Amino acid sequence: MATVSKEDYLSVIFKNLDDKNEVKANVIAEKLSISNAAVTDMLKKLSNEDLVIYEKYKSIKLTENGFLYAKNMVRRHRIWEMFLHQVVGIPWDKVHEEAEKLEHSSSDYLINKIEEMLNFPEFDPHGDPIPAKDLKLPKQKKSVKLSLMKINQKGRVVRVNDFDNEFLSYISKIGIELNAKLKVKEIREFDKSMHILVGNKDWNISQKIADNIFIEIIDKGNL
Amino acid sequence: MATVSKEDYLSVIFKNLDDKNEVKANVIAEKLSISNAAVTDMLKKLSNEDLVIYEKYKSIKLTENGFLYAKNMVRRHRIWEMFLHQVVGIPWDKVHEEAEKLEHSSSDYLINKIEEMLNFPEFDPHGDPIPAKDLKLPKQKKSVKLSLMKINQKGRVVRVNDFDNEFLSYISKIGIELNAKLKVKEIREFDKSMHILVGNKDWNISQKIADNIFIEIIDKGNL
DNA sequence: CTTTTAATTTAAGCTTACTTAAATTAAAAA
DNA sequence: TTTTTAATTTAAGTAAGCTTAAATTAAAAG
Ligand SMILES: [Mn+2]
Ligand SMILES: [Mn+2]
Ligand SMILES: [Mn+2]
Ligand SMILES: [Mn+2]
Repeated sequence: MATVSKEDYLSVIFKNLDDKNEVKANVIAEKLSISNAAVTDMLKKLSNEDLVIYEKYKSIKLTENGFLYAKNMVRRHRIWEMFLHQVVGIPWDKVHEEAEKLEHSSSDYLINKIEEMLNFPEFDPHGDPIPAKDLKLPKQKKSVKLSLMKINQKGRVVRVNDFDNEFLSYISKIGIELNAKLKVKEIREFDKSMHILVGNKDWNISQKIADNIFIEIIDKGNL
Repeated sequence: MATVSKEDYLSVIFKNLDDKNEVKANVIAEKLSISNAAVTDMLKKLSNEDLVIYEKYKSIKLTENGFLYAKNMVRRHRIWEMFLHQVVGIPWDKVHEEAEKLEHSSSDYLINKIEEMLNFPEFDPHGDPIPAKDLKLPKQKKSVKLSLMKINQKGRVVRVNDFDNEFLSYISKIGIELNAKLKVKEIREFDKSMHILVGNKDWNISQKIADNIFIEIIDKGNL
């Protein structure tokens, strides 16, 4: 049976799959802020329901079913975010928190209605891809971490990590939003902090901030 | 702490208060489709949290706190219904079910935003009053059960009971919606079924249907 | 006033989803 | 290869929210 907890486990697993499509139990516990013991417990249950592949001491994989379920959760989450942002006018940094609850409390019927109303968006307010009704993911633009950009490079914000309110609220305040253009003016080797230009304003941001912002580089051809 | 269960208990208690502002444990169990034993259990917990007044073998009352909490739940529920109906375009007979879940998964912040967007509606899609932010209830129009109307009386639908999908879907199909005008053409004493005119169409409805529709009588002065 | 019936409570038990502490296993370092 | 460390599992226990069955109490009927 589907419960709020199980749904959150599946989402977290899906979002943290590595290059081998696996996650460590470890990571799940950390992301959900619960003990490792609780994770072991739940993984056995999810395994019984054919949602994850669980073998003692090994990394976790999703089954076919688990993949579908997880992708549908991500779909629900991101459609809610888009709706809250675009239709209700909830700011960028508050939609994630609300969607984290709403995703468990809405029928597929409702999600489909909302999606239709939004005219089938491909990306959520943070630039993350929204799985379509058939659960296929739209292709994402190639992007690099802002922290990896070089001096004088220019780019466009195409995605930001959405898991920390304070981070989102802060970058919002310095003018960083989806599609915002920026330029790297200086990089201090000492702490890897950066001086960037957003619009016509200068800001100094830490490496940790820059690590969570993803940029599509604008090269000369694009100017 | 507030959980989905507790919130549903409070809503059910509030909606079923009698003239003395009391409910029997009995009624709660029935409305929530759970055992009486479970209700006793939960009432003790709610009492410890100063939400209900519980004394062995006596009817249940709400405390001041309980009243406020319950009214806020009703507010959330009805604002969601209105939003789903008006903004998302979900039909009359499906909004209740969705709102029953969403009411537990939305912050007051979000509810207030939605209310604002709807321009502070006073009644939900079923004609039930929506508590305002200060939890005051708007005054309702005087109304009578359709089943109590007399032959040749005319009226306007001002409220319908919203707890049964099939009922709502059916009356929707025969043209009964909020503010619809109708006239009683015949009443069969045998089973109290009625012949009514809705718009320009005739329908025969059972007493049970007519019991759940509330009408503002239109007397000659109003024609 | 006594009996019957209906409502309510108690008792015992279950599942879900957690916790902490201790034990085990696997992986990394020496 | 052995040792150390880190990840994982097991064990025991808790709280929430249910269940059924049995016991108790209050209210209604006689
Ligand atoms: Mn969630
Ligand atoms: Mn997002
Ligand atoms: Mn509910
Ligand atoms: Mn309603």
